[in-house]
Amino acid sequence: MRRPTLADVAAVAGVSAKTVSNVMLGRNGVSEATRRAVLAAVEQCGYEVNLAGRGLASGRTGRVAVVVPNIYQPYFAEVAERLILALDARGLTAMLQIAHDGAAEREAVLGGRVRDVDGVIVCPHVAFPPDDTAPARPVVQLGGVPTGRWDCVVMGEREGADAVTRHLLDTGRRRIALVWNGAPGVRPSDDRFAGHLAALAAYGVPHDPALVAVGSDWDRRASGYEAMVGLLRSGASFDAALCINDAVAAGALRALHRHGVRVPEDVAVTGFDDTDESGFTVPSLTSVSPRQGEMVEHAVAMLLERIAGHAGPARAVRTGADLVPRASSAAV
Amino acid sequence: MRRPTLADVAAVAGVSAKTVSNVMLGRNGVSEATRRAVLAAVEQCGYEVNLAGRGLASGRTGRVAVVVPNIYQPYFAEVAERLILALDARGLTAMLQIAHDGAAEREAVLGGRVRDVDGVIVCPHVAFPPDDTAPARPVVQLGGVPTGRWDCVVMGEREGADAVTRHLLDTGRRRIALVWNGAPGVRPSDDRFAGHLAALAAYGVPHDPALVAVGSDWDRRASGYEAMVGLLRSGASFDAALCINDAVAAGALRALHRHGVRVPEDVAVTGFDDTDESGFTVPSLTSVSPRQGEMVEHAVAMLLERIAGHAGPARAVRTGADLVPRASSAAV
DNA sequence: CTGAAAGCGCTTACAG
DNA sequence: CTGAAAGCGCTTACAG
Repeated sequence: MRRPTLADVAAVAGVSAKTVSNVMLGRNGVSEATRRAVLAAVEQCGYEVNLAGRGLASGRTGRVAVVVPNIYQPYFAEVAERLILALDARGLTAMLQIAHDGAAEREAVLGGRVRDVDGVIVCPHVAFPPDDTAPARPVVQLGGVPTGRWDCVVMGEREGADAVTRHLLDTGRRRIALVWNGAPGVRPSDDRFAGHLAALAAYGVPHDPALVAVGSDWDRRASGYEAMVGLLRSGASFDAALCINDAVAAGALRALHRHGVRVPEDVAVTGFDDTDESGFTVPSLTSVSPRQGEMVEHAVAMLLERIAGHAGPARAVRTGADLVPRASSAAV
Repeated sequence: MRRPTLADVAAVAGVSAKTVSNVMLGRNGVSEATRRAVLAAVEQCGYEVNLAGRGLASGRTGRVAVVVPNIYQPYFAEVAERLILALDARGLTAMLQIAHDGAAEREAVLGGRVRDVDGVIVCPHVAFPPDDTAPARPVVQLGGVPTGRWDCVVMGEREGADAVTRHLLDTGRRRIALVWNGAPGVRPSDDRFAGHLAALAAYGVPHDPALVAVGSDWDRRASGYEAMVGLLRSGASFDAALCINDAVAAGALRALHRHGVRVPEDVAVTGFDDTDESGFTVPSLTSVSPRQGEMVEHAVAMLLERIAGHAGPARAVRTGADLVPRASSAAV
């Protein structure tokens, strides 16, 4: 059977196609009686609007691209799931895109295919490459470093790192190793690092560069494992390991276990993101919750405003972060 | 600036719109000289085909719905990521849909919105509800119980459960508890269960229903934790726990640790899915790899055939499963 | 091997 | 508050 069209519904309801369209779009200025007749006809025909037709006529697609580096990392999986559901609740369909590297990410945000969506929400890799190309559609960035080129939700990087560092200092740790994301061999310069330094300074504890393990591909458990093995082999002495995320911390926990280092007795370990896994490692993992629900709501709200036509300068909304202490950093 | 259209490109190339269309679609029957001229014009204009226009004219959308129960479970996240990339490699865009319950899943596969995609790949909940509605678009099911209503890739449920059970028996375990997915209180009837029973029978070891913990919402670590606590409290004695998936096994590991039960000395634990996490639990987790790459390739290939018009009866492709032994089930 | 016309199913100004 | 016409950007038969 042929799929019913607007014209079919209009014929059944005894009105013009435009009136049916007005009802489908929820426009006001339709008499209640007409509205009811149209809705009945829609029901009777089993009509569903054809998005290709609507898209062509209106220029709107009803779709939003959601770009994440991967979804094997629980953090991104959780954010992606929240974004999909939040967009869905507003009648928009998410097009989840996996951008494994910076080039794929750039293409997903600035490339030609972007014209087939109404807007883009991107969770960027460490740093979004500077660029002079203007995006074809509104873009909102979730996390990462704000660019000034588009709206951005900035998570509580600094506050979170500050809080977890203070927590370690408060519980007696003094030599805190960092397992960090960034260009290898380069001293980190991000907000989390700044928060960490600020907390150290407030306690009068010096920062030791020998205790920093930096790598650009450290977003898997295996990476954390390798980084921790490297730290242990370096002979550096430390009583805490502040890890860039939970996945890396899980790998670090395993490496410490393997080498007979006790957690938290010998070394405290902390993560970031407060993923589900953090409650189930052995020992359970102290982490920082970035208030994902809040971030997602802000991102979706800003994108909708842009799609609706808001044209002001790029905005930056900042959210907080909450320390979630668990066994891996208990005082000893 | 206005987005360039087919007509713009045609004007620049000095041909008709149809010829440009033929080139864009890779149709043969275009002279090499014309093809080159068109491609140059495309480049010059920065032309990208408008999917709404193509969709309306051709009836094809270039999109495939990928329906999964969630992506917080690493297994589904990994399958979804593989599907997205596999479809992308064939020029199709995935529309990832999260169907948290059976009703949402039914809507995603059989509902009206399905007309906006060319086909559907669904990773179903435990059992897809029987139904007499015909899907509006080709459907391929990945995992779960084949329905006979559409193409299905059946994972090595039986082989996997058989292999892991034999492994436990071979390493001296005799009282194997099951932490299983299913209707609460109902004896499981799925293929994995059958595989488990077959292995037990082959070794002449009786199955003890008192060692089966069944629940319908057991797909999170917390569920495995609770299930294992329940088993321990029941006073049942067991020397192994065969868990329905890695997430549940991770929760079970934690519960055993909490209660002072040693793994693998007192109890062996095994999971299913061979997720990344299984290599990093303490102790590392024996699991079963369902050969996800193979499954995804089969699913995408079958869907493409259907979209291309293949109309034969529902097919079922079976894949294998591989035991991945780790420390949690070491012989003692 | 290429063209001119029609039409996919909607919405958008323009009328009234 | 509603209608008739035009058009969004493409592909599909139909010609030649």
